[in-house]
Amino acid sequence: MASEHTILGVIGWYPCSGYDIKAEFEQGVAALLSGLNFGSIYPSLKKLQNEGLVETERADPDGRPRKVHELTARGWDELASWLRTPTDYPIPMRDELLLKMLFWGAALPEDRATLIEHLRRRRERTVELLAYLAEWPRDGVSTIDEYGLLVLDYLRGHLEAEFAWIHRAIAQLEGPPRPPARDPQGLVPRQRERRVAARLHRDTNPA
Amino acid sequence: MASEHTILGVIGWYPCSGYDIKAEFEQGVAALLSGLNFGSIYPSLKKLQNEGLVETERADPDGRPRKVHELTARGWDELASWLRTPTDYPIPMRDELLLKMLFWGAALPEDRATLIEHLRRRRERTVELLAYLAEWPRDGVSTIDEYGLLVLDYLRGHLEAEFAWIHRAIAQLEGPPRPPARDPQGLVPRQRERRVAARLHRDTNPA
DNA sequence: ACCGACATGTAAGCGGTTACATGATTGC
DNA sequence: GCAATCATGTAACCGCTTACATGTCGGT
Repeated sequence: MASEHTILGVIGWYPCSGYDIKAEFEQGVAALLSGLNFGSIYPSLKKLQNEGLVETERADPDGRPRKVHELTARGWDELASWLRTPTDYPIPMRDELLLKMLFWGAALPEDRATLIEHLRRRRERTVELLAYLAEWPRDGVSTIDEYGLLVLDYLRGHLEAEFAWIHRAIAQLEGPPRPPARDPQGLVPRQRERRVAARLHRDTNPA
Repeated sequence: MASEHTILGVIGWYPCSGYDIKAEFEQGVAALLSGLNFGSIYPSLKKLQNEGLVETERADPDGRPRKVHELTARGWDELASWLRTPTDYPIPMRDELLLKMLFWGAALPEDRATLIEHLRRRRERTVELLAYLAEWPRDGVSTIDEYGLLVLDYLRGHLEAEFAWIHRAIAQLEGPPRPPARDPQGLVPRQRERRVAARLHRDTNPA
């Protein structure tokens, strides 16, 4: 379960509450890499507490009721141990738009414009995120260590590659459809025939 | 549920069995974007059948027992409708290595080498995938339409950006540690103190 | 007085993964 | 004959998401 280690990681930054942790995954760079919601955070915190990895202190002297969590020695060890563990390569990507594109041959010719719209919407968000990445380090409160800087560098490179690709893709899709690059089995023309046949079958055998 | 639409998408390529679908997500480009296993595939196929989106035919004249699935008219419609639906932007990325890097400040100084190893392992896989992408279209049986070509283009760009970044990151990490780029709250030195304090606390209050 | 932000928690449900169970066929 | 591959399925489990439930504090 990576979510518990993620929580340890955030507490490693500074002693904090469940609400603070949630905030890190809504604002902050962490939100670009992971997501956690209350339904995961509070039960996890309780579990980490029971396992002796974090210690919890009520901290509401004259403010709202609030619990602040800090790592124990075992918590620091567990966090370091997780960091040392090799990770799986992030494949499959689970990028739904790319998956749809892979299947776009099944779409009708007039839906070519829809794909261009999908890409434009995506580009908008990409541009927003690039702007966010450029602004974020200037907010005056964020901490960015050497490693965080490398992560920001990754994100920037990724988003710029994405932006450049969307540009290329839209340019191509705005032109006329191209024949398949390779189709040794004749699947592409057959796909059209199959779709037509299915329609015909429905129209002649109405439900 | 995207997995059922994914299955419709594969059947859209060619009428196929559950086993064939699984193969597409083990070999083939689809494996880079999505993963499906038998535990999802067979129940989904049955459900799609009950909903009238696919039709199933036993096809074992003189070979192994085998069921071949084909889209119905409603199946083609449902697939097209899914393709038209806007997708969520693929954030958070859920890239565990990047997440660990974000927390790497909590690691011990001697674990700097471990991070370099993580990155090297990742680069190896990236290089393998780039080689696979270069070779895959030459296998003589794969179909690549215009849209698939764009997906391959995306993947190549993504992997090349990744490769370049790993190079930069390793180069930097092989040098001496750098001070944080920004730390207005003094979190970085405090983190060290907190870890030391936790250790001290354990050593003076043994379990 | 009220709204929005702060703050903590529970419970149901869902989608996917893992493990298990079975069997036929082809090639060596 | 045996192993690897082809082939289809079921059931338990698990982690995360969603929705719900509750209450406080600060500003207007």
